[in-house]
Amino acid sequence: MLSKKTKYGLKALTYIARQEGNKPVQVGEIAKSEQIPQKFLESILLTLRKSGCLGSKKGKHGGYYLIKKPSEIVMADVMRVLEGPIAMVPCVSLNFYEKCDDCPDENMCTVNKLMVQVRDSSLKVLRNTTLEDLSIK
Amino acid sequence: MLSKKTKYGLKALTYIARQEGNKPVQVGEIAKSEQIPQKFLESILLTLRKSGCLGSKKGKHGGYYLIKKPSEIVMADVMRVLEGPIAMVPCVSLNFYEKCDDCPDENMCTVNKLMVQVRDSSLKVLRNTTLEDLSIK
DNA sequence: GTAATTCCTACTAATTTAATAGGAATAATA
DNA sequence: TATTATTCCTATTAAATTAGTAGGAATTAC
Repeated sequence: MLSKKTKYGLKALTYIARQEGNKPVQVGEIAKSEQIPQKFLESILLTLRKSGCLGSKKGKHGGYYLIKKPSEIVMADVMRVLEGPIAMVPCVSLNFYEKCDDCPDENMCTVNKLMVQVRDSSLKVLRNTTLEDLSIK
Repeated sequence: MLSKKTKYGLKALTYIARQEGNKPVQVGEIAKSEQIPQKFLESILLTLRKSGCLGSKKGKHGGYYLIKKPSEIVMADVMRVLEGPIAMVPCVSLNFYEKCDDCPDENMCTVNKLMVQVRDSSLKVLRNTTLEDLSIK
């Protein structure tokens, strides 16, 4: 299941992408419009900023804005920042690989074999979808 | 992330499918061989039996056995029994649909749009993979 | 200098997952 | 029939993760 964090993050990115110009959008505005707890959203946008998806401006009239074109913000990257690995098991993850405790031999593991395929199919979608695709109304 | 429950369940099914004949396989044997806590595995196999993937025999020399051919046990079904919905958001689930609390209009929701695609791509794999595919060494 | 905002850290609450405990019911077999 | 080995069932607990809150520091516009 997708965490609320990711869901809220995606909604917020879409909201920002839909704004005209590149003026900073305030957390409060997004929270209100998208029905997201404001403090929670604050922390999510902060994460996105640190990961390089968003820029921010502090102080009065501050807020968040995109620092890349929507067409350059790829869903696979956003998902990794918000949700973590795209693979369903760590032993299949490209960016967050970890060996399983059980499972003496990965290449013999049938769960591994299946999950590689699921990962690849999801990745295909997530790599081919950008924020632009989401924000077109 | 895949739960341990699902992971263990898939391993156990593979183990059973690889046995010769259709003799019942005991939980203890599977647990030992696959390094799964026995009591936990007991409850998992019980779930699989109730869902119609497995049959069981009680008492001495009892155990679990397949009641369908491995080629007829489809991963999409197994995953739904063990892991629940394949979709990452309930509002996109075919078998476990639920409306989102936030989100006034589903058709306008960008998260929904994206997750439909992810679901479809995963489902394609899971519907085309059977226990037979997993259990071939 | 005041008001409005992001930024940061720490904490708490709620939910889900993983596992354990204990024993009832059932079946084989000596 | 007694014993042993197994599945079956319910309840409980422990651990981990997710979701959200609290409070205030830092920064900026006006």
